[in-house]
Amino acid sequence: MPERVAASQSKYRTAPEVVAEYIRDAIYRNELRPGQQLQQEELAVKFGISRIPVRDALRQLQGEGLVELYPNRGAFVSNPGVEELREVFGLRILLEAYALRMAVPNFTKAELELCASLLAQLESIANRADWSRTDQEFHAALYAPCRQPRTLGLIDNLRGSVNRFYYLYLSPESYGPDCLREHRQILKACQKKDADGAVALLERHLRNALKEVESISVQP
Amino acid sequence: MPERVAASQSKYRTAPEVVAEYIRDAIYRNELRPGQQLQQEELAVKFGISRIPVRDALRQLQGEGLVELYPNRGAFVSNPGVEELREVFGLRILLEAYALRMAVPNFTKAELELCASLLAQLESIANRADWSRTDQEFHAALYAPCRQPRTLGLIDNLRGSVNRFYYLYLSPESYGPDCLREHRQILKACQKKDADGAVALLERHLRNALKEVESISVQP
DNA sequence: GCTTATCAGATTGTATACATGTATACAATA
DNA sequence: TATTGTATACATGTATACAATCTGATAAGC
Repeated sequence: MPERVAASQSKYRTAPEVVAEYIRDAIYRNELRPGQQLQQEELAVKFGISRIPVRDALRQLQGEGLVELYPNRGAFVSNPGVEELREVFGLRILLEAYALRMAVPNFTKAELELCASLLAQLESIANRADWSRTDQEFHAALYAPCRQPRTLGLIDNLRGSVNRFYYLYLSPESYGPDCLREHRQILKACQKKDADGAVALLERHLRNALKEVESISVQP
Repeated sequence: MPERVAASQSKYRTAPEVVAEYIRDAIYRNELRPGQQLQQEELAVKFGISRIPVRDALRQLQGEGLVELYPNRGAFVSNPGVEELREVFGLRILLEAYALRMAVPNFTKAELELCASLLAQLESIANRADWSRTDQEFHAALYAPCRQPRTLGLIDNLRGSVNRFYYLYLSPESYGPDCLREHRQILKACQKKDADGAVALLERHLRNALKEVESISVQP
């Protein structure tokens, strides 16, 4: 069997990877809206390739929960209902709290500085797309020190499949201030190695986010 | 967008589904061993189809974590190391406890009876493959009343990617009695609607399983 | 008027064929 | 002898071509 490293080492990227990344990013940015159909031929000509690698990419994204495939009917950007959003937020609270609790004792100085720098970036961001990406990176940096790749992957998945709803309707003005304050508090607790405090703050942070998403999801 | 039901409604199964299910099952049964290569052509002729739907199936299984794909080199049955096994067991304890706690208050009479019947089946099973499947079904039946499809899917994934190691080396004689006793205790707690008790027993049950897997994983 | 059949058009699913990348064995060299 | 280079065989990646299925609009029936 090949070394596990091989997958990450490969410098040149395969066509399905490129396509998958494009679609994933477009979904995160809400350029592709929930429920929208993804046509194989359209994507194929866009990238100047045939439909086969496009199909591979769509399968991949199905595994990540971003796309739903219906045999003979096509691929659609996943469009979870309020019930599913609640469920995913429940899982996120569970898993992100779990990861953060394990992360807190492991933070290196460099990792704390990375979080601080991402937080500083967030303070000065106006447009929605950049906010979304940086917010994602900040949270990823918070959990990374738990050193559990599979756990981090799961969290990334869950965040990816619901966060776009958070960014879709809310303007930075409306959620920015509260969100930033919560981020600052969480980071401060991490710096003090206060795992219980950090986890409690994170849970409140996520519950607030869920409330926002629920309020916009009922009347779209 | 098609109704969500459509996916489960489709009575006739597509070729990739059939192939994926075969491979999945073979991995669960340890007919396909960790690290073993899966060749497209071989699978294609086995099912009398071309390599395209086989590739689809492999992509799907990659998403489920059962198979790892290396570009231009092939597909291999995933072969997690002890570190990863520990990590997955940690996630299992977290998620299965979460699901069981939500499930306990929801159990219907029929659901309790299903658990009891699966447990009875387990008592009288000798061969390893049947034990594995029924054990899986018993646990699934325990968590099902939480009524959270995505959570149940995640648990199924995690169980699938590590349980084969549990069944691989241990004989029913060695782990059967303890395991059965623990199952009986958990079910009894569910019948008494004792969520805390059931969760505590389940966590001990899983920690025992992890210990077994660790002890066999270090000297394979 | 409403429901059910029917039939193009479009889209996906799959087979075949070819291109590209990888692994093994063997020869050449230090 | 060990190491590097090369040739060959083999497996995977992708394009093209064709078959199967779905969608939507129109027409027939009640």
